[in-house]
Amino acid sequence: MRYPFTEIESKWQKFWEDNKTYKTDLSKTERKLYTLVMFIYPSGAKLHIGHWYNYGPTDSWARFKKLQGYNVFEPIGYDAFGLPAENYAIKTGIHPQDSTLKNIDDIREQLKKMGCMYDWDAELMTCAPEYYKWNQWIFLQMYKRRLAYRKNAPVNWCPNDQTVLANEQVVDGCCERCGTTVIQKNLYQWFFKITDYAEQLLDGHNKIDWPDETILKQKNWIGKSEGAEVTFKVVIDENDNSNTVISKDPESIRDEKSSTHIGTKISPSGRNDKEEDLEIKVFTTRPDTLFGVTYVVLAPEHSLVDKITKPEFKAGVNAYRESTKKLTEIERTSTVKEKTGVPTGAFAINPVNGEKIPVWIADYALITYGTGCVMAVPAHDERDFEFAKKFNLPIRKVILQDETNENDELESAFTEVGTMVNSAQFNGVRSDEGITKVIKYLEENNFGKGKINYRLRDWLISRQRYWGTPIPIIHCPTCGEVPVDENELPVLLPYDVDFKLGGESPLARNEKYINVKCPKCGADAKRDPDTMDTFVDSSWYYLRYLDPKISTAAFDKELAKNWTPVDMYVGGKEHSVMHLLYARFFHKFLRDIGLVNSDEPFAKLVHQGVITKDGAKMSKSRGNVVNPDEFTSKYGTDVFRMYLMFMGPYDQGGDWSDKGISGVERFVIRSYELFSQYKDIIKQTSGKDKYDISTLADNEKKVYRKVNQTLKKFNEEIEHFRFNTAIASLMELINELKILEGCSKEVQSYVLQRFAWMLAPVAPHLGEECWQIIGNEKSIFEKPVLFEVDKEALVEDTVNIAVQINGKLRTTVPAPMNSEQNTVKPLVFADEKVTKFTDGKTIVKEIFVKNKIYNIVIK
RNA sequence: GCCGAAGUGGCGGAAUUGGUAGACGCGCUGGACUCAAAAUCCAGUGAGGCUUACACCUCGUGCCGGUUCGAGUCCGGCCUUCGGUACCA
Repeated sequence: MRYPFTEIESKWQKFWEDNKTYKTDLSKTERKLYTLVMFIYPSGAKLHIGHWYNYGPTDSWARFKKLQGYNVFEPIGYDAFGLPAENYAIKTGIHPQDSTLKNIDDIREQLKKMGCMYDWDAELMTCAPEYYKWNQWIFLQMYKRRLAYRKNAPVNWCPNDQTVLANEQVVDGCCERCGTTVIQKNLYQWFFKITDYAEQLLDGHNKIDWPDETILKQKNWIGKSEGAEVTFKVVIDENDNSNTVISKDPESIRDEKSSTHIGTKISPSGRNDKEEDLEIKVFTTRPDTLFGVTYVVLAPEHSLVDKITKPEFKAGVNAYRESTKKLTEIERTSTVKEKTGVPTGAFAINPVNGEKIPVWIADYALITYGTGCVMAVPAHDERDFEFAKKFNLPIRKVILQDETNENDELESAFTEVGTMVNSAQFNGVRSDEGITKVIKYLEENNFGKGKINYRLRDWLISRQRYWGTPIPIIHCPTCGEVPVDENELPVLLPYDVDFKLGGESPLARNEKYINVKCPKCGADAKRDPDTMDTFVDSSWYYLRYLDPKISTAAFDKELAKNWTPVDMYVGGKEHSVMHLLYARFFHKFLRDIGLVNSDEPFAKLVHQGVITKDGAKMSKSRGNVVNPDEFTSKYGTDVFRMYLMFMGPYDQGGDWSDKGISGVERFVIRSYELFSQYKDIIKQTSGKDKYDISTLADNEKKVYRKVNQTLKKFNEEIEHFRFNTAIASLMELINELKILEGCSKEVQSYVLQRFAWMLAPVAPHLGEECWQIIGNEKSIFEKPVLFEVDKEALVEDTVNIAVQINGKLRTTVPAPMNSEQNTVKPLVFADEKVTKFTDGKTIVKEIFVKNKIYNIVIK
């Protein structure tokens, strides 16, 4: 073996650890650079290729920045709470804490072998009480500001296992464990009011350097739409109004108090048993079509449904509501699925024209969007059109396409801009202008108002699970919700717990945990039995890294001020919306309570792609996980890391194949052999920073130019996470260095130093070794040197101009660099290919692009 | 369904602003070295046509159409694959 990677890699790993090469001095803020990868979920499986693909190249980028003289902070930690550890416990009886800590130990060992610049003093894990204490503290800060609140929300419930299921555990509507049909069950749960920050989350997009696609996804997720809220009064047939109203159940009262979405309005007098008090509020982005409303649709879950449904419609309504419980939101909103719905027998009054229109319930109205009620305008909305066609509801045109006749029958909904008709005083108005005019009219007459609606919903954080952060709230029969005193934190997660299925929350079965005295009145009370969503843990961990041991605060405020926002955040596209939106929300909240002074947590964001195996995501259950050890033991860490970078564009990922790893291995061996040939070359030369290229011999000129061109390209490519082309440029360079032998020692030293410098980020162990072989004293990362590109050496003397005839390449002609058209033209027309093609033809046009192209258009 | 991406030789991919399609690497073919093999080194390698040869021509970036002197790149319409879809993280 000519490249003893085992010795070299362990030698440098030991050196880095012994010398604390990667300990970051956070008190020095000059040229600070905080590089972060999304932390590790320590499930049963060890690190797989996907982890290496995330961490290796990002570390190379961080090393590159270190070589450029930045004070780089690169921490790592563990996102240690979560569902899989708990499921594993249910299956095997092994306690989540035991399995998680064991996994972390294993993973730490693997991580150290990757040779990353991690500052191990900054390591953290979210399942430690010192960490989750501060989840609880932040929760209480939100609670104080009414940003944490409770309301009813559905969960997936398996009636057989008597347990709550995650979406992932529901397969085709059935429990993945027992196959029982899963139903939706309402539970009273905690929410964070992220919707209060919707506008700020949109504004913030202008302040961050993130991929366009990610920002676009977040924008669409937040889903801002401008329109109007319109109030329709409910009319129930006069003859049977005594039967139409049922008594209010306590749950729906809570709903109305806490929900931001439910449209029902209780009259101030408290009388809610008269139909004239009942109102349906709808949100619409098309108030210009208000005169075309021919029916109203409520979401089946809407609390108003029970109150307005006429007795003879009850059976149908109830049956329909049952059937929709089984559908997922994706199924419900599918535009290809046939529309379904049933009438309630009630009617509503369109405020703008006094028309009495029927009220239906249908699953395409969602309780979570807008007010849960839709005003249906079949002529100008596709879903409404389809629904109206199916149930024979009237379709009335109120927007006319300029060239069509009012009486033409519609074949599909007309959703574009046109002229308003059948709309009383608005007739003749262009529909896009009509929107604001109608809103003004609604407001003047108290029929409604202009409104901005967001698709974004509040963040449900309650989880009916054990392995998470306990929610620091005590429920007292007399005092209600009582927050745990901040001095009493953390509310410790008890070790003793029964994981068996059944019941809503495992913690509820731990008597010692659940039963407490009310902090306010001292009476018997109960702790909240739920834990928090693990996205809470990952929403602020980047702040904790700066001083993970601090016990007096969630994080060091001064360090946070100096070191956030994170300069470079790297993680998968799968986190484009949820994690990255939640963290942004947390950061803005922490800013509002004076703990951080920036608006955004992550200044720059890069995604790594997904590495699949045979087209599928790697997972233990599929059994297609590729183990990196297999390759690191055969080729070494550097080769493996470099191969992952060389495979393709970083943000694209790809299907795993080890074909081609030998190419990278060859490159590494050739590099090592090349340096071995020039042992201690630096000690033998004067070592200038720059040479006058015109004074060099031909061979020297060639390698001198090439190494400068490579340095320029390499810098640009690594900067932008284009590792594949950066490495290709190094391969091109080594191919040219065959002629290095004939050069002077000065030029050899000049070239090899720069080559070793470029190797160091992408193959850190090899880079260090080569740097040392040629006669440097220290580790290149201990004492980074910055090599400037010699710009004068970059420019070639001549360039090949492509000659096209009618856009087709016919030949190329060499011309001096930067020649103008009048210089190139005679060269082009002297070419016999050109004369052959232009002979006897008329030249219509000539297009010249400097240093690139000469195109002749002939007829 | 909705939202967001991707599609280029036998394979991974390159072409950074509309300007010579296939950099770099794998594989393959031939040669050198060797008793032989491996390793290494050298040369060739998109498809088709044509030629004794040098050369030359046509086609070619998922599909259909468009804009342009010129399109992998821009526009319109599809197809396929992948990620997310609010309790996997």
